[in-house]
Amino acid sequence: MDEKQALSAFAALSQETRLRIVRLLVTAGPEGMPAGAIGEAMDGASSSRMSFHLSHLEQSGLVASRREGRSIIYSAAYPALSGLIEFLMRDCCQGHPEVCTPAVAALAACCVPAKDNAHA
Amino acid sequence: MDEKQALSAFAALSQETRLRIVRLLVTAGPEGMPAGAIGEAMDGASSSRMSFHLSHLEQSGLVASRREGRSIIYSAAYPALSGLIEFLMRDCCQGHPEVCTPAVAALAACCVPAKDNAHA
DNA sequence: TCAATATCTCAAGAGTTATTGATTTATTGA
DNA sequence: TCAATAAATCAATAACTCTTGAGATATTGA
Repeated sequence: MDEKQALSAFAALSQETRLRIVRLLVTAGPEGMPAGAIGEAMDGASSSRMSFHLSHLEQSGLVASRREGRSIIYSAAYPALSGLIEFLMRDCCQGHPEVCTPAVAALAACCVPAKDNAHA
Repeated sequence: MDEKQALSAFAALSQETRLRIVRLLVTAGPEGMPAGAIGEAMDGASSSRMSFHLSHLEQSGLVASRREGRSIIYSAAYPALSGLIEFLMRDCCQGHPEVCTPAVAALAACCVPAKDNAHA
């Protein structure tokens, strides 16, 4: 993740419809959802509008697509999301760990369900 | 951090000059830097251009300002940065911890300098 | 109070982004 | 092959963002 990719990812996430699409796809899991279903979830957005935003997200690397019959299935690109966080945090920590320590705590609380699998 | 604030923060971070300002201020530490010095670091950007971007960043909550004599000192709003990460991660984890586990690892490696000060 | 310094505000214009509606391409099943 | 379905593309336009340059405001020291 370099500056150019980060700028593109932030731009993608700065639009309401696209941010909602990303959140929807993240919760939908690795299997993803067909474009039509995503459009219905976005107050029935038109196909051209969905296509515009989905291709924007795909170009930014935050989502991936695959054809399945007549449908195109979109899914969250989890490593890209992690990479974006890494990019932000990498900058945050330059000499000032107090910035990201609360974020680490929040993440740890969220992702590690109170068990001692810290070696994962 | 709600959706509206996150959108504003992402929009702020999606512009090259502003992303660089945030990175500069984060590494500058809590004391911050005067607007003029930031402008010089941005290939000598004009005062009106700096003012535009700095006020954008301030409205998004990512930086704070205070007057000190003739200068206005800008500094990174560290809790807002943490909050943005939290917002992204909160969404990422809904049923899919595999998304943020790599990010947690990267953060932990970055912020905790291989000592056992985990109680900080 | 005056000049110098630091920064902000404002208006205009260029460039970019999002939406709409119409059309096109790809896939499937009859 | 034909009709139906799913999604992408295209052109036009509205809306927003960034930069520039001129001028205004706030602070300091002489």
